[in-house]
Amino acid sequence: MAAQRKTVEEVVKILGVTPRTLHYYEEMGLIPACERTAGGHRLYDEETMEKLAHILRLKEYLGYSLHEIRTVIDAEDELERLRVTYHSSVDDKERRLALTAFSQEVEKILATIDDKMERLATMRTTFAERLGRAQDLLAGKKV
Amino acid sequence: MAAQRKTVEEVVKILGVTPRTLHYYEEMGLIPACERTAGGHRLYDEETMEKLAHILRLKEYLGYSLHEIRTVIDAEDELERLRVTYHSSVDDKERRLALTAFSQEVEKILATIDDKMERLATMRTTFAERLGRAQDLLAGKKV
DNA sequence: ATATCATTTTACGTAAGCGTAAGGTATAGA
DNA sequence: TCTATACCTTACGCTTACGTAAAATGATAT
Repeated sequence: MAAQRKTVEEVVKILGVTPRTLHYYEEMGLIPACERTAGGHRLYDEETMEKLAHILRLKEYLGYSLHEIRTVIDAEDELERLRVTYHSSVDDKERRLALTAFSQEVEKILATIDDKMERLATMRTTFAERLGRAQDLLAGKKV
Repeated sequence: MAAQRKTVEEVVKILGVTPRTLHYYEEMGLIPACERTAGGHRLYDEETMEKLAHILRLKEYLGYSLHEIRTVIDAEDELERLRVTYHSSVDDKERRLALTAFSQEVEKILATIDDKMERLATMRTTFAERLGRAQDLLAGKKV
């Protein structure tokens, strides 16, 4: 059961991006250079697909720039790198540093999310009220 | 008690934008050409301040482009225009059209907000879990 | 009155995030 | 094998949303 690799065509269909975007993210180092066919066509594995989805969420829902996203990804990658390497006491200091950096990044993200959710809730209330009034008027109610 | 007019300096301090942004929004027709001093310096009234805050919210928290924001504002302005004009039965058809257009815009916005809030909630959970695990590791817990 | 700082218009510049065209190669289906 | 797409790299182009510089004028404090 070899992991399913996806062609560019499949990826763009699933994620709603263009090939150019995939190339660009690869150029920027946001995703690793992926596997290729004998002829040089790209094949995306599941891990990269998840990274892409992760990037697109950070971009779309948190409004992060690709630069900010790289900062996040770097912290995540560093943590992962240390997770899979040999766990010696020598690594330990480095590991705590990575964990701390990662935690700080995630805390920033959580703060951003909380702030956004709060603002969105306020806006929702405001717009819902305005919609209600407009619909009352449409229904012919005296207001 | 004449309404307080604000200078550019005050506006940029309050809203956290630059003078260029104010000029640009005026150029784009997002805000009306405001009052001037005898010498031509701009003075912003409260109504425009609120419009600006409105624009910045749509931009920052919904990620709307200035073009999309204009669509929203146009619907709002059209509604307001009809609200303050003479309410004849001749206006009535036009008025219902404006109300419908406005309602549709607001419904779109509400859908956007609900979608965003849902996605943010999901992301929050994911990141909170990851933060928890990182902090457990930092605390020396076996995981 | 004068120095200082804020603001004006005009207009070219810029960064991010891709779009797009060109010219050539791969892959898949009949 | 042939044909129709899909994909490759390279590289210049483009849009949005302002930034920034210049040269002149207005506002304000002393």
